[in-house]
Amino acid sequence: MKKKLTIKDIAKELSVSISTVSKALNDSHEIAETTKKRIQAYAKEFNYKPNFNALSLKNKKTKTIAVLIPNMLKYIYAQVFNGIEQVANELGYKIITCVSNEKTSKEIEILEMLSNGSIDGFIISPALETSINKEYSHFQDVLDEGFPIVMFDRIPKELDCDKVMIKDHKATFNAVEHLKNTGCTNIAFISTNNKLTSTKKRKKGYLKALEEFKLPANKDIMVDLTEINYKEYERALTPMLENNQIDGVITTNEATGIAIQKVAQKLGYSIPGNFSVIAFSNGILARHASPQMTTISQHGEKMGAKAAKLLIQRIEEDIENPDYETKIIKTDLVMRNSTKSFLKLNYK
Amino acid sequence: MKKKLTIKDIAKELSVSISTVSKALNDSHEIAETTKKRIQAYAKEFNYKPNFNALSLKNKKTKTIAVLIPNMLKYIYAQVFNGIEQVANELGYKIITCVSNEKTSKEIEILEMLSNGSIDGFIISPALETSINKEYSHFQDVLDEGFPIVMFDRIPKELDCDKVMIKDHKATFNAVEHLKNTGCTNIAFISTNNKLTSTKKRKKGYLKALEEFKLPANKDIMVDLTEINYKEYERALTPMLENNQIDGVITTNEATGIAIQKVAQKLGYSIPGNFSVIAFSNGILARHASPQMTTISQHGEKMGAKAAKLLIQRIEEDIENPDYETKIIKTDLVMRNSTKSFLKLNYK
DNA sequence: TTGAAAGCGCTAACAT
DNA sequence: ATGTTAGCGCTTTCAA
Repeated sequence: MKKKLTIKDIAKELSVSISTVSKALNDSHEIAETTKKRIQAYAKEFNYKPNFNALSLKNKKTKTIAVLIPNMLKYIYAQVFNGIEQVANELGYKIITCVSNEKTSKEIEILEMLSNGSIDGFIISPALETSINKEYSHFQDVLDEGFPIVMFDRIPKELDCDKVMIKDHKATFNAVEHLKNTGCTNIAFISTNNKLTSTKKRKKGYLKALEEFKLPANKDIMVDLTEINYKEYERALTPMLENNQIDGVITTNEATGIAIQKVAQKLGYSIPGNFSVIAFSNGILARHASPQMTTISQHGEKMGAKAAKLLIQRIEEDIENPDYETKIIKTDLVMRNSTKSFLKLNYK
Repeated sequence: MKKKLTIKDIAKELSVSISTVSKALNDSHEIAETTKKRIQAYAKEFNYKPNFNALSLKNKKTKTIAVLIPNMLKYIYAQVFNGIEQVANELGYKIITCVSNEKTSKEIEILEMLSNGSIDGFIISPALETSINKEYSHFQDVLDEGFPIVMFDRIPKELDCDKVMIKDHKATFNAVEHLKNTGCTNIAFISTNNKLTSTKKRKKGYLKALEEFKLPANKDIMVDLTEINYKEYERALTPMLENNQIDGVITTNEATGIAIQKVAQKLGYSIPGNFSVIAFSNGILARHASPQMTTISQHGEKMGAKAAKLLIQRIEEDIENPDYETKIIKTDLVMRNSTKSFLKLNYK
C-alpha cells in the first residue's frame, strides 16, 4: 500500500509545526488566517485525509457499529440492514456486518473479535440456536464490558438492554380478525419454528383471537414445520387441507404461505374465493406469488432505522447505566389478493 | 464506555515492563517461561484483548475489507455478500458493508470515507448510474492511492484492476440452445436495463444463438422494460404474447420471468407444455414460482468467495503493480419446471 | 531475560 | 500565533 500523506509530512513541507497543521486543519481560531489557508490549500491539493485509526485510538470512538444477524439471505434481515444502513450513513457511522448462520459459536467468535475497540456498539438478532437454548451469556459479557447493544427481532427478555420489537401476538390477532371479517370460519395456523419465542407469541395471538371471535380451535389445523425443508412443505401440508374444511390460513413466513397457496390451488380451492391466506413478513415472495399474498408487514427497514438511531444515541450519550428502552414497531396488514377485501380496515 | 485493560495496566499490576508484557503475550522466546505464564494467565483471567486501532495504526493493516454494492435487497447481492463473508471470516477479515443505492454520488462519498486507513481493500459492484455514464474516475482515484479493488458483476473494462465476472453472452447462448433442444422455435428476449453492458452481452449471446441455430430473430419479441415498475410488467408484456406466436422466453431477471409466466398462463399457455421460460439469476423467486422456474445461475456465493480470496491475496502480497486477474465464474442452467427436460445437458 | 525508548498519526494542554 | 510535549495502545529495536 502506498504511503499516505500525514500532518507530519505537511508540517515539514510547509515548515511549520505538527500541531499548527493539526489546528489549521481543524479550523482552530488560534491559527492565523493566512497560515490556515496555506495549510488547508496544501492538504486539499494533495488529498490529505486524517488517519482513521489514529483518530479512533485517540478518541476511543470508532464511529462504527456492528450488525450481527443470522442470515443475510432472509429478506427481512436484508430489509433491517437497509434501515440500519440509511440511518448510520446519515449520522456518519460505518457498519461492520456479521452473520451468525444461526450458530451460537459463530456469535461468540464474532463478539470476541469485535469487542476490542473495533466498534462502538452492536445491533443484534440472535441465532436460532442461541434463542432456543437461551444461551445469552456472551451477550451479557459484552454488555458488562460496557458496549451498548440493541436487540431486534428475536429478543431475549432476560437481557437488560435496548430493544426494538413488534407485537407478534397482536399481529396474528389482527390477521385472524381480518380473516373472520372476510368470512373465514375455520382458520389454520402454520409455523416453522415453534421453539422461537416470537412463534409462540404469534400462536398465542392466533388462539386468543379464535377465542375472542368464537371460532373453533382445532389442533389438527395447527401445524409446525420445524426441521422440514421448504421443498417438502407442499407434501407436508397436503393432508391437513385434505382432511379438514379450512377456509383461511395464517403462516409465520412467506415460503410457507406460498406452499399452502399452491396446495390449496392443487386441491381445487379458489384463492381468495373460498380460501384465504395471510403470511408473516412482507417480503419479496408475497409480491410475486399467484395470487399476490396478503402479509403482515414487520416493517424491517423501520425496525433497522429505529435500532440504529437508538444505538447511536446510546453511544453518543455514553452514560454508565442508562434507562434501557424497548421500542415497539407496529405491524400492518398489507392487503393483496390472497384475502377478500373488507371495508372497515382499522384494526388497532 | 468502560475503560479497557491494556498492556500498561498489566505491566503495572505484575510489576514488569510494558515490553515484557507485549512480548509475553506474543509468546516471544526471549521471555522466561515462568513470566510468560504469569502474564498470559493474568491476561486471560481479566479478558485482555489487544486494541484494534493501536494495532492497525502500527501495522498499517486493518484486516478489514469494504464491500460496496448497489442494493442489499437484491438477492444476487445478498448472495455475493454471503460468499464474501464466509471467506473473509475464514481468513480473519472483517467486512464493512456499504450500499450505493445505484447512485454515483453515494459511491464517491463512501470511497472518500473509507480511503483513510479504515480498510485494506474494496470489493465493488458499481451503481447503475456509474455504469451507464461510465464515470469511473472515483474508482481510479482509489486505485491510484494504492488500494486494491476487486470488481464484480458490473465490470468497467476501462479500469485496470482485479475482476470476477460471468460470461453473459455464453449464458444466454446456452439458454437459447436449451430452449431449441426442447422444441422451442420462436424465442423472445426480455431485459430490464438495456444500457448495462451485461444486458447488452446477454442480448448478444441470444442473437448469436438465434443465428447459429437458424431461429427467427424478430425485433417484436425483444422487449426492454427499463423504467417500468415491476408492478406494470404484466401489463407491459401482454401485447407481445398476444401478437406473436412465442413458445420460449429468456429474461434478464427473475421478476420479469415470473411476470411473463403469469401473462402466458393468463393467455392460456401451458408451462412448460407449449411455453418455456428461462430467467437470469437463480434467486429465491424462481424456487417459489408456479411452475418453479428454470434459471441461469450466476453463482453469487461463488462470485463473492472468489472476489474475497482474490482481494485478500492482493492485500497480503502488497506489491506495487501486480498482474491483475480476471476470474470467470461459469454460469449454469438450473433446471426446474418452466422448461421441458432434455437428456443431453452438456452445454459448454 | 528484561526494560527503555522511539514511533505509528493524531490531539490538546501547556509553553513560548 | 506558533511550537513543544505527552499520550492514546501497541510493537520493536536497542541497551542493560
